[in-house]
Amino acid sequence: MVAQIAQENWIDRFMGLSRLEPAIKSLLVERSNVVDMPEGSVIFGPGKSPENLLLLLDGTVRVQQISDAGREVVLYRVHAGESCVLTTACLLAYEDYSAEGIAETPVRAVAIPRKAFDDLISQSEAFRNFVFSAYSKRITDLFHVIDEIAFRRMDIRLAQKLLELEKDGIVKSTHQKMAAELGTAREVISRQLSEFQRRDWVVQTRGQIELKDPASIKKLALTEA
Amino acid sequence: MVAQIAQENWIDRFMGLSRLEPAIKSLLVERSNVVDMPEGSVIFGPGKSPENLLLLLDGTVRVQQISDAGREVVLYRVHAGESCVLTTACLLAYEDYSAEGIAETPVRAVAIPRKAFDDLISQSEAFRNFVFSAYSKRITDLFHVIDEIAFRRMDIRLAQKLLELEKDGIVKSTHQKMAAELGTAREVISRQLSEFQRRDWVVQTRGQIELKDPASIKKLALTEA
DNA sequence: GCACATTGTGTGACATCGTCACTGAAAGAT
DNA sequence: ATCTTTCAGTGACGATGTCACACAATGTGC
Repeated sequence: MVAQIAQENWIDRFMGLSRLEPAIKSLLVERSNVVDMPEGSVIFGPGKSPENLLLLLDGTVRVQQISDAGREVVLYRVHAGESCVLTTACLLAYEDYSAEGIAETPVRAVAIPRKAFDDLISQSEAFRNFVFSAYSKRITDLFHVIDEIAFRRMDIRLAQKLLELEKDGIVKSTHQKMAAELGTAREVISRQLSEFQRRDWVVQTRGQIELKDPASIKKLALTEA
Repeated sequence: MVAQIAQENWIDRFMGLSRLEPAIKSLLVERSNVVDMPEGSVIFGPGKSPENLLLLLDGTVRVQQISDAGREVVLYRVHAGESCVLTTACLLAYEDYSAEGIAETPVRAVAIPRKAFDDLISQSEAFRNFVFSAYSKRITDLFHVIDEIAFRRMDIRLAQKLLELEKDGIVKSTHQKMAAELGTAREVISRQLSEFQRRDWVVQTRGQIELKDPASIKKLALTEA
């Protein structure tokens, strides 16, 4: 029964869906289902186009680009309360992306099948707004990534990323993964982190970075030029 | 009368619209209108959200990001036969972008007002496919831009851009504008072009670059690593 | 025509970042 | 305990970005 209640109440977790017409709400609940996926699952990827539009209830999905040269760049993350709209184009237009989405944590999500998605788009103005707003946010994110990669200094970007990924003062990640986050080479990260460590801002151990002086890191992260 | 015929036949110019249901086609024609805009017009920009979805009949629109630091990067171009879907999010969800769209040439386009767009999305599956496919293409373009900026060598990217912008062997552009195309600094372009000129690949004059040896340029452009 | 401002280009010096070729350290596997 | 795999550190060097200029080409007003 608890599960039942949960299934009917998840809509409130999504800003923009609460405004849905009541009839549409029940249609959405009826024709979707809650799914769980373990950490590390490939949600979608080249040659693995998604069957459903996902609305994340718990966990995060990392969306990354796989370059020709075998290098990776993290494009953005989908968090709880957000939808993975990148996949909608696949749902309706059967397009194939060079990007892939990976569950960074165990993920619980609402899966809306292709047909149901199409019907919802067709029938509800509020749902259309929801989808196009989400699109808009993602595209803005991509604009931001381009800007950062092209013009921002590495040390500033690294400081920002450390704060973004930090949890209880700890960032669990290898230098290689941090490099992928920022679209650069591992050596660059190693050097920058050594410098941060020299300043006693961080303490490094294998596979993890402990933030010792978040205030200073934040100050650098907020540097304008 | 000629204008009348033109107004009814433009649909055929758009791949993906030809499959529209006949009733939808006439609805589209009735509720949209053909507009002309002079070269240099700002189609949309920060604080200037568009009123219409544009389908380009003639000309090209350059979409560029204006960075905080006052620098610009060209994100992509919309050509004849394509639609400026970036604006759809503005149409439905009233979002504001930090990007702007500028007519690079005199532009003739079909303008679909917000309400008509919403109705079309709602009523026609084929139209939905058209819109989401277009979205998909743009997002893929952005992925590509990120990849290029992050990992590709400058000389290769410049060679590609020269071939892309060339017309009758001439690229009409300043070093500054080329820098914006590639998200880099003017000096870098100046140096690379000097090198190309030293190799007798190009001849530079103020505001224009003449391609003397397109074969060699193409060879460089196709370099893998 | 000339003086002037504006815009585009060239260049050297230097800082930052990316690449290559390594080394050695840390954790897991047998 | 040894081996293997994964991570991290480093020096050298080339590529790119930044800064501070000088200078050339074009347009403008007179």
